[in-house]
Amino acid sequence: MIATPDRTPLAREFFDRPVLEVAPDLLGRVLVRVTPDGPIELRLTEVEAYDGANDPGSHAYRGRTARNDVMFGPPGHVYVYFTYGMWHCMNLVCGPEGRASAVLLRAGEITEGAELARKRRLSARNDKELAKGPARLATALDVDRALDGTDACAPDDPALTVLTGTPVSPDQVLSGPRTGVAGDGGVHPWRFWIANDPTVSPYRAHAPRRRST
DNA sequence: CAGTCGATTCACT
DNA sequence: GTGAATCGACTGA
Repeated sequence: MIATPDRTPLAREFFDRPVLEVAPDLLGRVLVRVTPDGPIELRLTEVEAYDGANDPGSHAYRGRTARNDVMFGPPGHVYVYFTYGMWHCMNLVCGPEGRASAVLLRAGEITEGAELARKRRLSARNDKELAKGPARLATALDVDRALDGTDACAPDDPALTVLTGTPVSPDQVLSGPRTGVAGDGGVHPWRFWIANDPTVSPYRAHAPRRRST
């Protein structure tokens, strides 16, 4: 029998812990995204931790800028960035305010509103691919820079909320190097995923771009 | 102010 | 497996 997911929103205290503690604890939690067309829900299956100014792989490594401003703010808020000229990726800010750490939401299983997600992910060949990868996840949930800074712990702001869900037991959590992270940032096993879950994205090492001209 | 590159995805060979 | 797509942020001069 399958346990019923707990629909209680996660409190801010949940996110106000070291990012390496929060990241694996997010697996199995449920993200609720309320769009104009209706709600979409996603069960998190893969995440990555980024630890602020100490972490060469983090956007916060070189200090506070207009783009990463939200990372330096209070935990429990959403940091969304735009990359490769086409895609958005979303994070949840962790740790004490000013630490600038965050968890990248890399993949999940759509558990509600799949018909809405399919409309936004026309290239997906099956439902397991709807949110398999960080940019796919953001696309499926209709997340872009407009949601940057959204408080995911505020019940009065339903745009994006994280519910308690059904956390997975620690022996179901695997870890390894982060995907696509360059240089020193790639050495840490700060990617976490649920063992044998079909919605987890494949690992890829960082690929430096070839020179043009 | 020009050059470089990205926490990626997709189409194609 | 390989290369293109596509643009804003950041860097260094």
